[in-house]
Amino acid sequence: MSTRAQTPATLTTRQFDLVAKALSDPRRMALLEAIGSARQYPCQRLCEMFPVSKGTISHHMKELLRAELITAKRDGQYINYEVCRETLNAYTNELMRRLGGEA
Amino acid sequence: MSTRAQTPATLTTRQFDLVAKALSDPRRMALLEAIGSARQYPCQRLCEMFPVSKGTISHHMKELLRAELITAKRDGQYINYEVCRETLNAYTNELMRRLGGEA
DNA sequence: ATATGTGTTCGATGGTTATCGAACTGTAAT
DNA sequence: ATTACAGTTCGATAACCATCGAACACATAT
Repeated sequence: MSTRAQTPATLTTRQFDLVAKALSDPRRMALLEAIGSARQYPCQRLCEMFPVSKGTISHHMKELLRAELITAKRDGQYINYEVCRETLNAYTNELMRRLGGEA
Repeated sequence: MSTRAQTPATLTTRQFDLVAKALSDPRRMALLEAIGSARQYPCQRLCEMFPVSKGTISHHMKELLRAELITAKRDGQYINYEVCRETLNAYTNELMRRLGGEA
């Protein structure tokens, strides 16, 4: 009960909206899933497995970053993305809190 | 562990997308919260507490119904809405399942 | 320096959608 | 039947957004 330092139980209204928006596009959700399926994911790989341009991928990554659903780390010329599960948990928590979910 | 009969662990891809989309608009989310805050909620009340027209409210209700996030029951000239928490739970479950959440 | 490969930015475009207002339907009264 | 209230539907409009392609910036080589 001491390893994880800061896990916010709730999100700001702004971030809540950003997360909901980020999750609402099926393609972006698929990208997030792909990232989640591995520890790290270079952007180039994503370009290869989805029929969209580099520009579009970059745009989606920016949105996911804005929502803090992923983190990015530069590794040479690559950028590795990782799913930020704290944000995801905070989002579902907030969802339940707002809708009076007792579970 | 026997009272609840049918709580689907997952959603169809289609419904998952519909739910995510439905939750992504702040106004619609606010409407859902309002509905969740009381047992029943007539549409007219919603029109009064949000600065939007009847038509818009009706439109949002239709989207929430399509996602099966609410149910509607006619009571005379009124229509009462109720939050469908099974769908909400199924959505968060599916979200966690897709993103490899171990929690 | 030049070349190559990775990612970003930007303008344009087409599709989606939140919104209004007005016409319409439906329900319940008098 | 008509009046009044509740909700839906529809056309129009404006804002938003996913997408592309091209130009750019950045990193790593040779």
